[in-house]
Amino acid sequence: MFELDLRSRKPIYEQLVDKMKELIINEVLKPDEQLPSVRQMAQQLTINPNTIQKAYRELETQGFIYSLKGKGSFVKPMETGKDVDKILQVKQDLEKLLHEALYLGVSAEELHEMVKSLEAMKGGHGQDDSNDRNQ
Amino acid sequence: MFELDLRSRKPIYEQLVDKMKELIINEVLKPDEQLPSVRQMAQQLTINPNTIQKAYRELETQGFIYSLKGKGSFVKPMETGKDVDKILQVKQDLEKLLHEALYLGVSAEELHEMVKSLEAMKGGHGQDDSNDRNQ
Amino acid sequence: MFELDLRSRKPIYEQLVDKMKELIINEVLKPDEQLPSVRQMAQQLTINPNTIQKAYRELETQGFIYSLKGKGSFVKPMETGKDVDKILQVKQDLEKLLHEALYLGVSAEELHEMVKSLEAMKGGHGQDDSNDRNQ
Amino acid sequence: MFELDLRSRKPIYEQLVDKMKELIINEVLKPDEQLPSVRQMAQQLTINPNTIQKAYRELETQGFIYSLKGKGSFVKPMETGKDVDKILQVKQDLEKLLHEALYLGVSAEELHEMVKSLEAMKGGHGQDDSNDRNQ
DNA sequence: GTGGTCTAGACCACC
DNA sequence: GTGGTCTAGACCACT
Repeated sequence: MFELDLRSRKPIYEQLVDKMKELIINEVLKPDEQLPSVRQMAQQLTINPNTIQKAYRELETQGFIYSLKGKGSFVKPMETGKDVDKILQVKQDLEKLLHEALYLGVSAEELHEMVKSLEAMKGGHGQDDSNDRNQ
Repeated sequence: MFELDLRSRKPIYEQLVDKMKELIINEVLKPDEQLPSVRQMAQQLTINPNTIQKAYRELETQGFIYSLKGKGSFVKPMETGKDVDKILQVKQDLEKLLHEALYLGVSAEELHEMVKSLEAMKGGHGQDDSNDRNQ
Repeated sequence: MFELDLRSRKPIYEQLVDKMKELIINEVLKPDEQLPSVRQMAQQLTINPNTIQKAYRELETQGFIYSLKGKGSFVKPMETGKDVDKILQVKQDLEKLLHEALYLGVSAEELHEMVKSLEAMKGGHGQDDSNDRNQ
Repeated sequence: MFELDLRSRKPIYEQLVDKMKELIINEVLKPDEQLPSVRQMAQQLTINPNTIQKAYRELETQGFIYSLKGKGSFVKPMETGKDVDKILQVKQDLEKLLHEALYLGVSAEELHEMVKSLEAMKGGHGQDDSNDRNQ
């Protein structure tokens, strides 16, 4: 399901959170779909169940999944445009990064292209890019 | 000059690096402009000189400043488009964030607007947005 | 384990970095092998732990080792041929040195021999040559 | 005549030494040819004469030039194969670098090619490669 | 004055 | 136990 880098400086649970977010964002995991149980996941990835737990908890507080006692964890359907705080955060982060990109010499055209192509494939599958920068 | 959060989980020197990078990217600090000396900065922020040094050194290895023994530290002028690795990294990070923004309901138009306005004010001053998310 | 020259103009931590790099390149230290802990090394060399840390950190940013909080530091396995920048650097340095060697009267045959014998013993142990020239 | 990087961590006089060595090795500067006087050079590069002096002194101790009181400095003709110490040093440095190159995944064939092409153009002009690695 | 190295010792988070 | 951050203070080389 995933490829985790056990040697990365980024904690494993954070890597897990990122990967799961990607799957949810790219709608590989559909709204209200049930996630693998903590134990299943732990076994499959040969990783400590506590680590999985931590990742799930983080995903819940970030609003990407919800958990029902005794039933399991599920993908939380997005209420488009309602999550003001998160949107604000993402926008701030984006501004910072876009600024840096421009500073580094990336052209505005290129950035527009990125937006376009990403929008086009919205709902499709994302590619696996292992980002290790914010470790 | 800065506001540092001494209680944050993000190390002080990292906060410093981020702030300085912003100032450089937004060209508040101009190319070849001299930075406050390690000791000045330490005094002003009531922080140990070693911590400032660590930040300056990190900025140097990241290619944002250069230091001359006995003279001081200075903003390194960008060689536009030459820094292949950094550009690649930023692009990967951008893709991820743009994807997330679209998922959250930010419209493509809005993203295009962001690029435009940032490009317009390229060379101008940026606003101070204190991002402490990845702490 | 090492011989460090505390009087050399080359900083101790840099000497350490160089020695460690040699051990890693010569595969005396195998991939994913655990390095002596910061404190162990400090005690053994009667050197301040901070100095060891600085060396380890430098090795990490140079991509030769990776460190896991609470676990230790380890030799980073090379992803052969992936490190474009470093390869370019080494090639430039090599060209310079080869040029100088030819100028000094070293025959091309001799240089070919060096390459051959080094390639033959690839994976074997290298000899310790303490180069202190650029100090 | 040269391009010096005043921002580099490598001292200016060292950069000068390197550039001069290149010119001598590539026989752009012929044996027994007179070098520009310290004052000329200082004026041309708008650099302190003391810095030039230091570079010339270094070149002399390294055996690349000789100075005659009241006359000037000149390129020292190489006595091919006689400079045992320097040859040994270069060989050791080469071994280290070749080892590193192989470790990074550069093929032995490629290294042989480098030797061949350099030997072919022996006596020709070298290309300007700004190496900042051993600062 | 400047950046840079080093030591000594404290503290934290993670495992 | 581990790596990592931070402080306090000393010393060096270079301008």
